[in-house]
Amino acid sequence: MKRTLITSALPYANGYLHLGHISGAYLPADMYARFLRISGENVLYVCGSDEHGVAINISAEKEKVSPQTIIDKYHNANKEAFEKFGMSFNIYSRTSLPEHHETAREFFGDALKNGYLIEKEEEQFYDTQANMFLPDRYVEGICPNCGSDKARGDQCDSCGAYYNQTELKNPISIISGKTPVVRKTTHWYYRFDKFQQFLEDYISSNESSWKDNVIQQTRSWLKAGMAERAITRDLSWGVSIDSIDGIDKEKAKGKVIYVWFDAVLGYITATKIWSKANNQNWELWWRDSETDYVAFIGKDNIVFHTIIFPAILKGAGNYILPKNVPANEFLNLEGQKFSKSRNWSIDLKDYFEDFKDGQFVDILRYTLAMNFPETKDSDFTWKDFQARANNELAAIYGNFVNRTLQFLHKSFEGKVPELSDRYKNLFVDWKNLIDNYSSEEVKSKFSEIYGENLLNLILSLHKGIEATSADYRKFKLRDALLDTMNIARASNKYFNDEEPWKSFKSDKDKAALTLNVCCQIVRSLSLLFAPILPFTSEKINDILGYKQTTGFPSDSSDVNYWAEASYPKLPENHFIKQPQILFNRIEDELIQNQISKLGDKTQQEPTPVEESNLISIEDFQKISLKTAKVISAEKMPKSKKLLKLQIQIGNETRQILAGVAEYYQPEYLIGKIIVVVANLKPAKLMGEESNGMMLAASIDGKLCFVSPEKDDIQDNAIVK
RNA sequence: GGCGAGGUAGCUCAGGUGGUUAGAGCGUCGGAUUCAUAACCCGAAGGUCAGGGGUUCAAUUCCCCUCCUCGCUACCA
Repeated sequence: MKRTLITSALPYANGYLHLGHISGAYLPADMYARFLRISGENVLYVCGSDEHGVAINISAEKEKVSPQTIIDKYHNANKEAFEKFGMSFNIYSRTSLPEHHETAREFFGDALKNGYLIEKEEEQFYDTQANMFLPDRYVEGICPNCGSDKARGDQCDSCGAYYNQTELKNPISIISGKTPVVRKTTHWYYRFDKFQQFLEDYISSNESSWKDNVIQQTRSWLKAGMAERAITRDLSWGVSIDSIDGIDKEKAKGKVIYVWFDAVLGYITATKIWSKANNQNWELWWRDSETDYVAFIGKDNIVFHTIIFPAILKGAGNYILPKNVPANEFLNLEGQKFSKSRNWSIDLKDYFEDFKDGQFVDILRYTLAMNFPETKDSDFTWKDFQARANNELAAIYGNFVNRTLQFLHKSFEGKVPELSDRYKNLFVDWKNLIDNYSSEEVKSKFSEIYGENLLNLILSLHKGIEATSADYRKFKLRDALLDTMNIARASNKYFNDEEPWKSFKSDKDKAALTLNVCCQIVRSLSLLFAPILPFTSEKINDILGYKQTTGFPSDSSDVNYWAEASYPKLPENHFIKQPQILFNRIEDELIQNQISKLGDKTQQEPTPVEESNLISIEDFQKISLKTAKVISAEKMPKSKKLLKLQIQIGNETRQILAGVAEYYQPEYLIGKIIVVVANLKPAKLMGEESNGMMLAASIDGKLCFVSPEKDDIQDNAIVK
């Protein structure tokens, strides 16, 4: 039997999930998983928290707690948010579990055995205060190539040069602010270069079914050529490689597996844990050719799932590879990127706090899905959220359900109307019509009895279902939703065209038919909307008194209920409860509140500044400001204003001229920490060279130099 | 800097191996209706498909350049 394994990128347990994450890798996967389950397929949907990596160390240090505290906090918060959001994971696991450490170590050991790991000794910066080796991102210094002082460990942002970390001049640990020392360390490199041909073949074989952006991005990497990459780090937090067979004990000390090797394996661990709990063999999901593996991710994660992970799996041997990697692009918020630091974000947990009523979960799911960044970055706006909720969910779907059930209770005592003799064969004729809808004869015969309106409705329903099914399988989830909503539109049209409020007086049998049909359609819509509106579907099913799946793992089966949505199911005289409003209209005020929360202070109207006076951050970064210690100071001969200063920046001494003689005695300045523009073009003033500029604040004839507020900061600190 | 993606109606987005009238939803305007959450249904208006150049009988679609946005490169979907 065919199985589908579905994964969503493991969220990093160092922050809260926001709407961007949800729209990228989680909601699409959930819709897909629910759709397949409703269609009677065997689905395993796994996810979990990614809980290793240096960023978690750093957060822990910053908050002065253990890494475990950090990951517990975010793992629990994100897990809870997912639950409230209706994610239908079979399991939501985490990579800090012992089972995962085992899995990761096993992969590491196998890679070693299979000759895909290579040991290399190298020199790396070590922060003696923080007691740790410094990954590239955590060292800054002066670029050996262009002299920019914003260069990172292994690459310079301003000139783009690559170099060895140890070539960096004046390196500073961004953790402690101290100068790191160089120490020798051993790391293990994965031989990705051995998989070049294999990966090229793999990508080519999927060319036709994968999204274009995924293929292109992957190709671009392959074109550059695969290289060995280190898969270990010197860190205290992560999966230790201690006492793995074939590894020197001493060398393995303090080494952990690099997160991007470890994180993707979390999918496998989660599967193992789930399988154990459910008495299944996990290998069915990862080693059986009857299993299709689909990995949902955001665009930043593409190569990890199209190159790195496949290479790891191949290196371990006997694993299936992703059959598809339907990566989404990114979601923007009101025209700008999500940014936690600028408070330009909507965290899932905050949304739940502000929108407590259950219907808002589905409203969010719907509005996000209608605007998935499937082919390019898309934009979430609160106005759009309101418009879709009011004009589509409430006005079309909600209204159809409501008008049907209201009418049913007003005119038919809340029971699915009995069909008169003329319409007695409805269920049989309905099915016959679907089975033979290309036959003009069948159609005209059906139309003769039941009317053209019903003919059109059933065809819209059936063709709509086929369209949605195809959409889901092609990962065109926005289209799937649109096609679903179009069925609701057709339903409203049917109700309108039939005018049961009139026929109830003139032709009661016809009105009974119309309402009977509308009840059937409500039941179908409840099923078809379940992947995106699971809570609403549950509510409707309850009102209908008709139990049916919403694609949650617990009500999986091998029946293709999706296809069965084409047919009527509710028997005559079946009692239906009083309707309730499914989606309340969202008022402007609610939306305004949300908009004004964005960006906090920056929300205030920015003071208009002449645009030509504004500089970009890049402009500012061109200026290198540093603290310096004044070693000596003397008056410039024949000058009223200038002092000649010798200053020290780190181990460098240089001379600068400062126009502060009218305000400071030279002796006073000696030993003081000042701020200088370190990369000012040297200039000659009165025959003396000045290599920089001392910063001073002045107003109304007063002047004083700028200095760090505490003596903690001595010379050679970056000012920004 | 290098590589990749994108710039299409007022808004959010589809589409396009070059060929008569470029699509959807929403918004706007008009009509019809009252069972229903001032909802539904019908109809209309709206686009030199970022800008410039080139190839061609023909370009929004192919090529080049420019501008803008984004991702990767560098473990945040």
